Amino acid sequence: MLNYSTSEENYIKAIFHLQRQDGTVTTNELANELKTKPASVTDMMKKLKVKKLLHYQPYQGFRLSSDGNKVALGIVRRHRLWEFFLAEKLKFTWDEVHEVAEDLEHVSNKKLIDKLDEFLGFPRVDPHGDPIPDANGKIEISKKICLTELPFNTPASVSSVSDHSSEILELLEHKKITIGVKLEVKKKFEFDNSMEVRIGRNPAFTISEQLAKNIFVKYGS
Amino acid sequence: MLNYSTSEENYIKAIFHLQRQDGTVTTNELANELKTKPASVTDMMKKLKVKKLLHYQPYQGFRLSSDGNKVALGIVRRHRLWEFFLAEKLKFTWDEVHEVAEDLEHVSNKKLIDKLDEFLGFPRVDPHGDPIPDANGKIEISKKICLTELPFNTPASVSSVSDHSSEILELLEHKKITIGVKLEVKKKFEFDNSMEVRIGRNPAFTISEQLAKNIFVKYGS
DNA sequence: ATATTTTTTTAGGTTTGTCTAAAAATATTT
DNA sequence: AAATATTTTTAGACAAACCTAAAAAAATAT
Repeated sequence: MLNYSTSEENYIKAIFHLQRQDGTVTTNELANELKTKPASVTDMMKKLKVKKLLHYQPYQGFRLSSDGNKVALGIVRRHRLWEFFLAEKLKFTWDEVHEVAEDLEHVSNKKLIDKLDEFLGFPRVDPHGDPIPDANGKIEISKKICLTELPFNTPASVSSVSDHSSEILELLEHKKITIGVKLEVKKKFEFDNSMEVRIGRNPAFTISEQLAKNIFVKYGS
Repeated sequence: MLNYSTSEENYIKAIFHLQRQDGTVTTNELANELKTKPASVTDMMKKLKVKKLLHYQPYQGFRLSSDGNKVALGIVRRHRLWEFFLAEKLKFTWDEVHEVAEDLEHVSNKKLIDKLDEFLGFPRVDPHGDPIPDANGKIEISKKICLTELPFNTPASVSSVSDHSSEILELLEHKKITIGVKLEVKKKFEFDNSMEVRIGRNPAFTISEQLAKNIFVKYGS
């Protein structure tokens, strides 16, 4: 596999993540995401098209090609493995890992990453619960739902949290909600959409709609 | 401390290492070391002079300033900590670590490096026996001598090896010579300058002049 | 001391990735 | 459907880091 510049990798990764929501990505979305100018995006899109990493016709938005997708999965793999390493081995807190991993992810030595993976015990999810692609780029897409959609009294386990800020981390730590924790929804209040949640046999507690919207769960234990 | 580009860091590091031998570094030496052209070196020297990282008058060669030295020690610290990590934790062999560390060393997040240092148990030397600067840039300069200079029957321990190739590694592994091993020189042969060396109470064995020249030792156990 | 060789610097050009300002294409209103 | 607004692209510049070829300075040889 060829090597790409840090800049190219950042564009590819951004398209990969924005695609998840949309399917196709626009110039402005990408400029906004990367804190750059639309003109710079157009320049880079032309380059990536020549390298066959994306499908792009002027004014039509863009989508990663299958080659582009493979490259993106490699970057995501590196990013999430480093995040896991930083949290697990170096004891960084949740909200600190992303920034450091942004730099480490661009060191693209296959042997390094595969040995790191092995050293870490082949983790399947990063500290936020997002899945880590394996050495072949295979990624577990678990059908997870938002906590707001979980029916009453249905066992589920927390699989990821979409906000990665230190503020949400503080709240989650206080409420002892971590990735993998099993919980059930006991009650919902129409007034403010807050809900009562119970972990194991402990007393139920309240969480706000705002928090619930950022928590994703898988059915079952 | 300010941030420098990968390219700037590579120049600073190269000057740091070449200075050890010479005191002052020339344009051609640096171009040769970095596999670049003399004209490119001159360009960069002007930039680094403006940034007050080195002393430089046209045609006079260059030396790092004290600021430049601090920056260099930071780079060397990162490089050697990553080398230690790669060898110790990821089980890379000796000759593989350098290349990977060349990339990792440019991720210059102070907290990352200090936490890595702690995780590794504050190692004092890298896998080749070269000293690792501490968080304040302090580096242990042990008075080590070449094995060819070691008098007969004088206990000494291997402190570093100057060649980092896989070929020398193979030979050293076969002869069970590793960093820290205690040995004595028992005999030398004028004919080819080969010598007999003994480790502990094991039978003495022969090593060539070529090998001895690359092994450095400290007096005592 | 002068001529020759070597080293270093300057001058000018290239590529990558960015930018601003203007033009062109597309979307939205009226 | 025409006018207006928004989005996207093009045109032209700029900085970083490199290059080649030529000029200048320093070192070496005669």
